[in-house]
Amino acid sequence: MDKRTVLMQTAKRLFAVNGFYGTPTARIAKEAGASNGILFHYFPTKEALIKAMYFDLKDRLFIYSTSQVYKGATLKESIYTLWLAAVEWNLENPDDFDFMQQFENSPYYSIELEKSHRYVQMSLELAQKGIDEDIFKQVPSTLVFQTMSGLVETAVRYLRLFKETQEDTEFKNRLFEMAWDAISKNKI
Amino acid sequence: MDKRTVLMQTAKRLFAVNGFYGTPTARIAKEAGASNGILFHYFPTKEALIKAMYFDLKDRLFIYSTSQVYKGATLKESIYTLWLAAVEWNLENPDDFDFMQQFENSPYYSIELEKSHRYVQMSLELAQKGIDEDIFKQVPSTLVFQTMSGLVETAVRYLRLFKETQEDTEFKNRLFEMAWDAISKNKI
DNA sequence: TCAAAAACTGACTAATCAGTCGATATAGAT
DNA sequence: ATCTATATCGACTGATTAGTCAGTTTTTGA
Repeated sequence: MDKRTVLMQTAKRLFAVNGFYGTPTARIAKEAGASNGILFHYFPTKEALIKAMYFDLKDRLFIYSTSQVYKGATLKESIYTLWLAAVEWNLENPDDFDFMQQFENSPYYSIELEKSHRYVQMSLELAQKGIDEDIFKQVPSTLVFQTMSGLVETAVRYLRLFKETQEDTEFKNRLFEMAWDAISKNKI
Repeated sequence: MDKRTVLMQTAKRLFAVNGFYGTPTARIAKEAGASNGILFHYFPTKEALIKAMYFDLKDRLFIYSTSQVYKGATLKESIYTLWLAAVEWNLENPDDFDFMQQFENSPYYSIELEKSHRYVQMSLELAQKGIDEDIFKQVPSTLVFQTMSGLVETAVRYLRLFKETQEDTEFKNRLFEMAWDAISKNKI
């Protein structure tokens, strides 16, 4: 594996535990088995390293999520698949989750940065579809997307806190129903 | 106003913009019109300052929220009042919101810290009430609470992004209905 | 009135850290 | 074999910063 990748993985692990500012670049290099100089050869600044990691992460999540959705699925099936993929990916990659949370609440983050990513664009299109088909509540698609993202986070946090629920498919389905009920029209 | 309070308010403003690590203690003192030494007289470390701010903030939110709920309200009315109080308080105190988000995603935060607060205890009791009365879904009360908290955050973020919706009571009601639908049983 | 306690000052320090730089090693192309 | 570009090293620096301390001012209460 090339050093650039090793540096990013090491940084991710250290950032997740100690935070961006609690992790000196020198320590990242050392634990990655590399020199201080090479880190700044690949990433001109610490900030550049952090942003590169963010885009890399969103990209891996996009590829993983979309690969799960099958052609011909109903809207609810697609949303369920994407929701579950995001939840399980975050559970399997806890350092990625912690890194992302930290990043999105740091001064490095801006909403424009997020919108530029295809993961977000794909989600917004799906939200719009649900609204147009009158399956979702008649609210802006960005709101539907943000609500879903927020509830993925809630689910991940909860499942991490109570590990015994992580293998409980029935429980996860109930978590999804909560999210689904929030965005969908209710059949009274 | 005593210097201790001024220091906390100044720190809050600077932290919200520049982050914990982007804000030197010396700058907090200077902008608060105080000396470096007095900051460390009131707060032994920077971390102590940050934690004191967090507890102070949660306390003010608790007092504000609970003062809005009236005796004899139905469960849904109480939840609505608390939800709206939290949303509007965060909109009116954006620095508090930013500070809290940053804090809860920083190494300073732990779940035990949160649970120790009466704001959380009160919310959990209310969640349990809804579950017992079969109004909420049959899930753990902590999950109901976390879901609601997450959806308050979502609402605040959205309303901040689209300022024109901030005075739209009808829109806020729809935001609340999303949250309510997530946690309540649906009448099919 | 006055002594003790509390509030307050700001220069100082020891440590830390992002980023630099000049040198060397390695690999690929011709 | 030689040239060029890229990868790698690690000691070094200039700037920054949390926290200290020795002393001064203000408040309090007996």
